[in-house]
Amino acid sequence: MARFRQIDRGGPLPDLIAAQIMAQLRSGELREGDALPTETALAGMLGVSRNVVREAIARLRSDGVIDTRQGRGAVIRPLSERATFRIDTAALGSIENLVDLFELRGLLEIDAAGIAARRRSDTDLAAMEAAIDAMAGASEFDELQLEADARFHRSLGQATRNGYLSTIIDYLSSRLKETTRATGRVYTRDDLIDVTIGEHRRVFDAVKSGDAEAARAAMAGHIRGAAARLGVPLP
Amino acid sequence: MARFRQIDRGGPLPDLIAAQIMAQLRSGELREGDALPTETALAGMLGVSRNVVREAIARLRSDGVIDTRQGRGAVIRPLSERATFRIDTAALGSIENLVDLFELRGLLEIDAAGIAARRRSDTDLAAMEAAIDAMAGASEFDELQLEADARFHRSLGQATRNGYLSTIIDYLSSRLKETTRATGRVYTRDDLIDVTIGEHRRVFDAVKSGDAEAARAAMAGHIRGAAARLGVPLP
DNA sequence: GGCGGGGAATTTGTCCAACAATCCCATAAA
DNA sequence: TTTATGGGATTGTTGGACAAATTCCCCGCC
Repeated sequence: MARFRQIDRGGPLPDLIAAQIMAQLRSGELREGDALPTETALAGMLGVSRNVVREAIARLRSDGVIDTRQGRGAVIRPLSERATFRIDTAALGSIENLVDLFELRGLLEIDAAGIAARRRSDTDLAAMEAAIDAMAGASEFDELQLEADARFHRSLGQATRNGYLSTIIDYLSSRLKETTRATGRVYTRDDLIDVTIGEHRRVFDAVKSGDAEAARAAMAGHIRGAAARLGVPLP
Repeated sequence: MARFRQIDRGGPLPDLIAAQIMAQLRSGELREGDALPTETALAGMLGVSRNVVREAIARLRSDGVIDTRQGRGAVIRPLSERATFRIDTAALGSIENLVDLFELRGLLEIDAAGIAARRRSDTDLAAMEAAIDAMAGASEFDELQLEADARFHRSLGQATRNGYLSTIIDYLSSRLKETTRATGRVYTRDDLIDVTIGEHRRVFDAVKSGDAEAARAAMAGHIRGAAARLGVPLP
């Protein structure tokens, strides 16, 4: 049976407990179908109150990791039934994971560009163009330009008319931005002014003209360029 | 200020509360930067104990929806900082959402097929072929064949050597399977025996030969075929 | 011996009360 | 004006209690 170590207060207790259980799951110490110890037992093992354990359990349940029923206990659900897709920020410390995430985002953005070229409305085009203008108009390389950049990509996502596609792109982008910022990978001013805006405009022109293949190619170029500027080695 | 209605016991209380807050977020009643009422106040308004409210709050926090700090309260974080990508099963009741999800899964599988054609190892090929054989060998159209089908797609995902890509494909597939099963959309036996196995084998052959474009085309054909057989109208 | 019923034990769900830790802000002091 | 400082507000954690649902065993009955 899986062991449960005493917890060291290094943050909210429920988070630590949930993380510990997830770790035991990954390591195979706990497996699909296994029953968790009772809440009271866990509380005793971990040296915390039952309420704290309950919050951790509740979180795992809401993620679809476990299934709890009154009187029966908590059992681990099949991995395929997880209710959420979650990217662990800590895992992005490794360059391999960062590359993988970058690749995934790139694939989706390229697909999105192709679809947007076919479905975009005039409103979408206006939003994208406004974002490009904001990038070009900003006097300095600052947070405003980064925001305009994000706004361009979000507008393009919305132009696909596929809520899931645009949502997942937003999600991946935000995770990526967070880590690139954390690891000190930043654009220089010249990069953005001279190159990035041009790349965005090429994507925009292709989407506007309705040429899906050109839009995909332009976006692929943009992604490759962004990766190169950030020093992320794409395969 | 947002109102909080009394809750009617129709399931675990914390789930209902979290759902209510998420609904207020979607409707715009609560917006980025807004502060939630205090836990005690919420407990009073909802007619439940503070403990229950805490579990709901904890769930929202772990999803990155809100940010809580001791002594300060809970505020709603920017939408871009959500920590999870979650597909609400209830939302898939609408055909539009189902189509969107199907399209997204298709895009990713097609990309994955192309990448797998370039990176697959002999082990990957063996796993994929074993899955196809299991499909062909099964005497009846039953759960075993569906499992073999899923195993083929999972093997293909793993052949991309991109953990995020294969994970998200798995996740989307499981959500999709759950809803197609729930809505009574099922394959008939002839479909699977005569057509589906052939589609899978075409994908496999292309991946084995290392032809990325052929693999993409074969997977696109498979996705279109699957959608047609399920009655999902792809754009 | 097998079978069904009933009750006890187990376990999660909910509630309540209290204290600790932290933050915010107003007030007072330099 | 700026800096302490104190108190109120709010989340974090604890402990205990009871309700509701499930499981399991034991007992009586056939």
